[in-house]
Amino acid sequence: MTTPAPDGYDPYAYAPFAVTVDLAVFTVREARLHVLLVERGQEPFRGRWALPGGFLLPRECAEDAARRELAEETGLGPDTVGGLHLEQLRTYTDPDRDPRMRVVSVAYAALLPDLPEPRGGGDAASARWWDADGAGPLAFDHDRILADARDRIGAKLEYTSLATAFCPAEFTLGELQQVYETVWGVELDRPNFRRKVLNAPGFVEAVEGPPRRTGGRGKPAALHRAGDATALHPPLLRPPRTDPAAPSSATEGHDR
Amino acid sequence: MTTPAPDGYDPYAYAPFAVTVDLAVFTVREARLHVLLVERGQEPFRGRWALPGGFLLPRECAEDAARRELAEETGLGPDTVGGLHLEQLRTYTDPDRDPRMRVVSVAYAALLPDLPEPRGGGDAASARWWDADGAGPLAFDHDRILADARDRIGAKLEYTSLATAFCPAEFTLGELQQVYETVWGVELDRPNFRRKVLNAPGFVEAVEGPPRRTGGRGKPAALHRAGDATALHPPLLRPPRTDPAAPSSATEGHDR
DNA sequence: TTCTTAATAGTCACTATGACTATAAAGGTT
DNA sequence: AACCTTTATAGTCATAGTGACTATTAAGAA
Repeated sequence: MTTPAPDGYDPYAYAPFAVTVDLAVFTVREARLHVLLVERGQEPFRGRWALPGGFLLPRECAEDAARRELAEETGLGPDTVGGLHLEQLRTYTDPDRDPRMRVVSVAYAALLPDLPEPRGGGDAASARWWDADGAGPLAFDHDRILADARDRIGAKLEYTSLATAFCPAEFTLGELQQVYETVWGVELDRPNFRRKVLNAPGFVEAVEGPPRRTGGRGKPAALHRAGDATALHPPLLRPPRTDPAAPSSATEGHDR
Repeated sequence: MTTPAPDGYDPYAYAPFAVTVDLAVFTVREARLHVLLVERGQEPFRGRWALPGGFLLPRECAEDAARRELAEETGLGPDTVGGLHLEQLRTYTDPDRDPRMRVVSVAYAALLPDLPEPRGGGDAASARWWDADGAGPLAFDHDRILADARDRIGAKLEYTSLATAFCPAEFTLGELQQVYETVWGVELDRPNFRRKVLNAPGFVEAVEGPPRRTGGRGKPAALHRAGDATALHPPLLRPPRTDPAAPSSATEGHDR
């Protein structure tokens, strides 16, 4: 039996499921990883916070649905959302993940620079950024989705230029380093970080006419923008866990 | 709006979808990557080959469905299939991917050692191994799924011990190297490969009492079995593409 | 025996890296 | 104005990992 339904059968005979997308939208503010959450206004899990998301429209693919929901929750224009990097994480299919009905959910991760006031103007009662560590128990299996999303993002910083998605169009290497340190939860040596970033071709490119960023306390930093590379050669490897007994949060052991 | 359905609504009002799993089951035989395909006996795509797969049962998660289908197609016992490494790849949601109805499909990859006669005894009219390169145009979007699966497997060989899943319980380093060369489509230097494998703690462990494999023409090789590590430190990096103008098969924009 | 094949051991130059030290350029303090 | 603090940037050095090799060993085949 292959993917499609046998012919001539009523589709409803084949266990119809509801299909949704869930989004783990991240940003880095004040050296902390933040995630966009919405408060549930109804049962089940009334009053609990959850990842934004929603149903696929009848003729919509999951990525389009994710962009649509993201625009609704963040109030970002469709142009902004359209160019955004959306990464499909995995799909959650536990039959009991929603107590009311059978729902399978395709999870996506999105990365945003720190926006002035990015909270929602959509249909969510309330939406706000939460410190990703302080995000209490979420509705449904969203704790698990969030953990998976953090694992994936952390891993992809190693061998892709994804980190620049957390930064504004022009940024300093210090800001980029801050992204790495925040997502990985480690401190990095500044000269070494700098050397590695500049040695990875296409990761960042210097902004010309030596303008420099104001505001800070120390020596002004040169500005950079994202280069055209997506893969990093050589990769920026995460320092190995010094912690002796730390069961890594197992991105992908089993479906839940 | 969050993942679950609004309350008190008829679930059928929310665009019911059929949900399936599709499996890219790989093995290495005669230094070629092979994939398990089934022939379609009905329209659409009658006579075309397709990835094995099928519908989720009403109270079954996708991974269970994948194992069930895998057992049906390969004739492997549930015990064998139960211990197998199944990797969720991604989910395909294009509204037009099945011309008859709306079907979203969760794709999995599975790796098997070369089995004596692994072709199906299940409900598929005919199932057989195909050279992964020669697999003609497949039904539905299965060419794309297959390509994505190959990309993912190739990438995971770099930083996980996944390659041992292609090998029998005891294997030589030459056989393991053959797996890497076949999946990556490159030739590797034998002494260097050996050094890297043995330097990655927990990748393989030597089988004791120096038995050696018979049959071959050269010096007998020591036997090894898979170690307990899943992640490789340091990783076994793929040699960089020397090909100047080769648009890498680009799984998913940023992926990998 | 000799040839061929494959496994295994070892060498060597080069690259990337972690851990540093040093200098430069800004604001703040006294 | 003379310092201190802070941050950016430049450079050093020992070491691990790697690619490209050469050499040796142990089997079957000619």
